[in-house]
Parts: sequence; C-alpha cells; structure tokens
Amino acid sequence: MTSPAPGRPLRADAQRNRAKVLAAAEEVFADLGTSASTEEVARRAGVGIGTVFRHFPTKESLLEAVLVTLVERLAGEAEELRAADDAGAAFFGFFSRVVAQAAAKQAVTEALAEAGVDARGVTGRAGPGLKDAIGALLVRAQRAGAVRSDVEAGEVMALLAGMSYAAGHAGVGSDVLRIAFDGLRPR
Amino acid sequence: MTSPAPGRPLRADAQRNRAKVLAAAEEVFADLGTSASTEEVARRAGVGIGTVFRHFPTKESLLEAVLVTLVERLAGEAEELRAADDAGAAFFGFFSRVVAQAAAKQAVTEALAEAGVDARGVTGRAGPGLKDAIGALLVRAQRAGAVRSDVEAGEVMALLAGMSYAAGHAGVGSDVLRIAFDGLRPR
Amino acid sequence: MTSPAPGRPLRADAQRNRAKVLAAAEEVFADLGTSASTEEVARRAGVGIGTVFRHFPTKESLLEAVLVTLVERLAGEAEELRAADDAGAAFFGFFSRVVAQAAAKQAVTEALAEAGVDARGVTGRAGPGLKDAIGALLVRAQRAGAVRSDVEAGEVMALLAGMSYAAGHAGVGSDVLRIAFDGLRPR
Amino acid sequence: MTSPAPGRPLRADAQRNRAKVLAAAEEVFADLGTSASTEEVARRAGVGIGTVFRHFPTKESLLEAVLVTLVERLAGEAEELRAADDAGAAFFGFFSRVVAQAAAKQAVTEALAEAGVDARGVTGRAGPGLKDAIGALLVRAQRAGAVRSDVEAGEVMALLAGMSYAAGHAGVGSDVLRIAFDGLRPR
DNA sequence: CATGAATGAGGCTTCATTCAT
DNA sequence: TATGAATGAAGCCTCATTCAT
Repeated sequence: MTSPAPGRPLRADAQRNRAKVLAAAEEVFADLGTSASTEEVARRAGVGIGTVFRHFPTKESLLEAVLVTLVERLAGEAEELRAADDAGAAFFGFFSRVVAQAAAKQAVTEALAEAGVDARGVTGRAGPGLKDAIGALLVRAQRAGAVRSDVEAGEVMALLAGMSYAAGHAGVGSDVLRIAFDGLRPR
Repeated sequence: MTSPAPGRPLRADAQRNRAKVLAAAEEVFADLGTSASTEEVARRAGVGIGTVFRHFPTKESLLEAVLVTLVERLAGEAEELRAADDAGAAFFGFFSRVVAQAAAKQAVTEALAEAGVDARGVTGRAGPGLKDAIGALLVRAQRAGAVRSDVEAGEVMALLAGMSYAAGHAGVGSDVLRIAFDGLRPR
Repeated sequence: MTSPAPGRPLRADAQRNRAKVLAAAEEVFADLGTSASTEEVARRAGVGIGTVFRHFPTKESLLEAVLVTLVERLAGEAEELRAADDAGAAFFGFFSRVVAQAAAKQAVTEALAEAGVDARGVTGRAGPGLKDAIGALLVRAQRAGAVRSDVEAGEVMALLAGMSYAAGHAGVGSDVLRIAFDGLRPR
Repeated sequence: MTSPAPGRPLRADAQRNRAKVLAAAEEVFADLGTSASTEEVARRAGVGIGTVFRHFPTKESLLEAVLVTLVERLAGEAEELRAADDAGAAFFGFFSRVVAQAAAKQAVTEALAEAGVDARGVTGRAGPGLKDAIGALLVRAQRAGAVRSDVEAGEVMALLAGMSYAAGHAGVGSDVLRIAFDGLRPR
C-alpha cells in the first residue's frame, strides 16, 4: 500500500519487519509528534535505519502509511457497529471511543483531519472509506431519532476532529463531549 | 521569561525592534507553521538574526511570546464585550470571531490549547487572563438565558480550541459551529 | 582477480549469469557513469543484487572486470587488423574507431587510460596485451611509411586516451583527430 | 559569483573564509576527484561544515565555483601572453603550461572540457572568456606562421582538454605533446 | 547458487545558537 | 546594540556489503 514493486507478496520476515516499523512509527509519532526522527522509529522498532527506508522510501510515505492505517482501523470499528441494535448508542459510542483514542495519540487527530479533507489528502482512498462508514452510522442514528436530521457526515467528521484535538491538547474530559452531543441531538 | 536583564527598561529603538520581530514571527509561524526557521523571521522583520536572539534567547521563547501576544489580544477582545447590551450575541459573536481567526492562523489554535491547560503552561499568566475574560462573558450570557447554566469557562475554552482546530484543518464552515452552539444553548 | 574459488570451473548457468552481469555493468557505467549503483546493474541484468556480489565481491572488482573486458575487446580488434593490406589505413582506422566508441562510452576512455599506466594498474595483464597489439599495428604502419618513426606504442596509447576523452567530453568531431593524425605522419 | 545576496560586498573575514574554502576545494577535488566529500573540503579549509554551505549552498555550486575559478585563471594567463613578442612561443608555451597544471590537478581537465562545451555548461560565462583568449593567441600565432591556418579555437580547446587528460591519467610526458604540436604546425 | 532483506557508515543539507566585528 | 558569519549537531537519504531464506 506504500511502495515495494506492486505484485511481489513480500517475504514473511520482511512482512513482519514492515509491521514492526509501522507499529513503532505510530507509537513514536503519537508520543513525540510527527516531527520525530526516522532514526527514533528505527530504534524503537529494533531495526536498522536502512530497513525503515527500504519499506518506506520517504519520511512522508511513512507518515502517510501511519495515517492510512489509523483511518482504516477507525473505519473498521465503525463498520462493525453497523449492525448494532441501538443505533444511537452505536453512533455516540463510536464518537466517544475515537475521542478517547485521540487523547493519547495526537496522530489520530491528524488522521481524522486529513481524512476529512477528502481524497486529495495524504490518506488517499482511505479517507472516503471512513467517511462512508461514519455516514452509515449517522444515517441509522438519524432514522432512530437519536441524531438531528440536518447534519451530514462531513460535519460529523469535522466535529470529531475538533473534539479529538481538544481532548488531546486542551486537557478536557467528557464534559465537552456532552456539549457536542447535545448539539447533535434532535431539539 | 522573555530575556533582557530584568529592570533595564529597553531603549526606544530596541523596543521597536522587539515589536517588529514579534510581529514578523506571528506572521511567519502563521504562514509556514511553527517549524519555520528563525532566519526567516529575521528576514521578514528586516533585522539581523542576532537581533532576534538578543530579544528572544531561544526559538521556544519566541514562540511563547507569540502565543502570549495572541492570548492577550483575545483576552482584550473578550474584555471589550463585557459591557455589550446583548450578552448572548456577545458570547456567540466572540466565539465565532475567534474560530474565524484560527482558520487563517493555526497559531491561534495552539494559543488557545496552551491557555486552556492552566497556569503551568507556556502562556504563563496570560492563560488565566483569557479564561477569566471568557468566564465573564459566559456568566452574563447564562444570566441572560442564552447559554445553559451547567457549562464552565474551561469547557468553553476547550470547545473553542476544538472548533478552531476543525476550522483550520478539517476545512469546515459554519455548519459545525452551529452544532456546537446548539449544544451550548439551554435545552 | 575476479572471485570464485579458483579452480572450480563455474556451472553453466552461473557462467551465463556472470556474463549477463558484466554486460549490464558495461551498459550501466557507460550510461550513468561509474558512480551508478550496483543495484542498478543487478536490475538491468535481471538478477538479484546478491548474484552480482557473488560474482564480483566488490564494486571495484566489477568495475575492473568491465575495464578488462573493454581492453581485451580493443586488443582483439587491433589483432585482427595485423594482417590488413594497407598498414597505414589499418592503424588510423583503428585509432578512429576507438575514439568513436569512446565518444559514446566514457568507460572506454578510462580503460585506455588504465591500460596505458602499465601492468601495475587495475587492468592487470590485459593492458600489456593491448599495448602489444597496438605496437604491432604501429610498427607496420611505420614500415609502410604512414607514421613517423620516432613514436612509440606508449605515446600512441596516451594520444588515443586523450583524443577519446576529448571526443566524449569536449563535444568535438573529426577535426581534432585530423590534427593528431597530421602530427603522427612523417614530416 | 555564486550565491550571497548580490550587492552586499561581504565582510573582510567572510571574504577570507570564502577564499580558504575555494582553495581547499580546488585542492581536494584535484587530489580525490570531484566525488570527494564536502566534509573533507571543510576539514582541509579549517572551517566548520556550515561555513562551506554558507558560501556555497550546494555541493554542485562549490564544484562550479572551483571550475569557474580555474577557467578564469587560465583565461588570465592567456590574456597576459597577448602582447608577447614571439606569438608562436606564446601559443605553444601556454598550451604546455596548461597541460602541466592538469597533470597535477584533474579538475583543470574537467574545467577545460566544461569550458569547451560553451555557455550552456557549468562554467557559464567564463567558458567563452577562455575561448576568446585562446582564440586571440591562436590568431596571432597563425599570422606569425607558427600554427596552420585551418585550425579554430574550439579545436584547440578540445586538443588542450584531451592532452590534459592524457597528461593526468595516462602518465605521459612531453613526447605526446610534441606529436600534437607537430600536428598544429603548418605543413 | 540465487535472492533480496537488513545493515549502518557516510554524504548532503538545515538550522538553532554563539560570537567576533 | 545590531549584524551576520561561523559552528556543529542532527535529520534525511543512499548504497556497498552481508546474510538469512
């Protein structure tokens, strides 16, 4: 999804290293911000710097891969809630969980922001995927009368990004989320 | 925390240079992000790099000064609205204007986030100043029945930071703000 | 001087791979200069990087092998002209052809220069081989009265290297060669 | 001639350092080839690596400056001979001296080759300057009957580059030069 | 034997900071 | 004080070489 000659399935050990690097990068960028050094990623992954660059030929491509991974994971979580009994609980629960994750990892916030700005962004095709999944959750919650009907997926994503940022930077708890949720409910 | 031997009141021309540097820094960091070089600040201020470091001995201290300036400016704006006739309009209008500013300058968002994390933060004593000013606006709006009574100044600041982030990064308009405002109104 | 356990005659497919690598290397170094990467050689040879290093344990040894090949090829061409009818035409024709080759492949120039610096050089025993072959051509041309008699093989090789360099780098045509040829003719 | 804001005359010490770096670069590239590292240049100049990059913001620009310097120096030497009594001696003497310099410094050869390929090259406007100076020497020598009349400045430069290469790489003495000179004399 | 993943030294370049002018 | 040249640590990236598969 990022670079090696498309087609070749990648040896087992290489696959493992790629995963290690990606995981380390997610951690490092979460802890130290996206300006953290590639060397730090290599160190924390327990591989040589060359290995990082073999899998992700550019720092930017590594960052991109991390964001894509994050966005896909969130989309997956949203997907699973599609069949939940209580559509309102599913929607608000998803929202809360995302914000909670973001409180620990600022990369999540960036991923959300990127994903919201549509396909042009770094997150490529993963962005729309997340938007669709969220849109599905939203529509069901609206049909169930748990969310006001004049809101769209794009607005929800922006709200999500904003609340995630607030959670991660402004040191806030669920109080603020409560306000946003009330704003989303039918009047 | 900003540098020259405390006490000496700073010659007039030095004072002027300090201001030029600060203004240039605000502009540069807004345009290019906080990773812009100090050299660029000097260039845009029309002074030598040495002058920048004489007034702000560290890049971090320069950044800090910019944030403090921003916070103080916002606090000033809030202050002026204290006597407005329509307390609700004052509150929501202030909120909107801040978010609009942030859409153009990400530094505003950072300033807000910093200011919210209380006095220990980088913004020192300016943070509480803003919080107080916003608190005053909030209380008056609550008394006027325009804002629900179970919200506190800290929550408003967090919401403000989040919405500012969303406005600057997620490419959103006033739709999202409307949701937040509805959440703030009495039910 | 080229690597595998001396003695073992090299399996047929290995032999083939060695040849493929050598050919690719000649091409790559001609196109991209000697600072081209070994990886590129492997790619163009259609083999793995490991294979390149199995046959030529060092980039330098690969370069050396390319030069030796080139020198041997030139020596072969000179050899074939030994029996030509017109000794003068044979000599000058050979000279012209070498320079024309060099215009396209700077490696040829390097090979010539190396070969001229005698046996100690990188081209090992191949250098003297070329020198001898050129010497034979020279002597016959001198006997035929086409080349002045006070010139030696070493000087011819140096002249050849110089003209080859000029052809490849200074963007020159046959005009310069004409000057050199006039200098070689009897007065 | 290479980078700092055109106009500002450069402080005295900076001027001195720039010269030191340029001299060191000339030496290093002569000794180790143009692929020598910038760090080595800094080391030999006795300055920090940052100083090298302050004066020449790119390795390429440093190389260019070295070549330009060389070409200008040669042009200067040619210029001085314009008024010599013996036009033939001036021409051949200049030629010999250039080749002798090149024997020690391969950068000279590169400079010559670059300069010959006209203004498009790295040597910019310095190339034509050298060509003109050599042309003047040539014409006077031709008028004096020391050089054949059907040769042009471009051909002389190519010959010069070729002989310089030969002198530096093929380990040759004045024997080869003699051949070239005979080729240049009227028949 | 062939493959290509892993390694890490080393190269180029940027930039915060110091200091001579 | 102001200036801007000097410094060198640190970042990104390349590539020859090694080694597990």
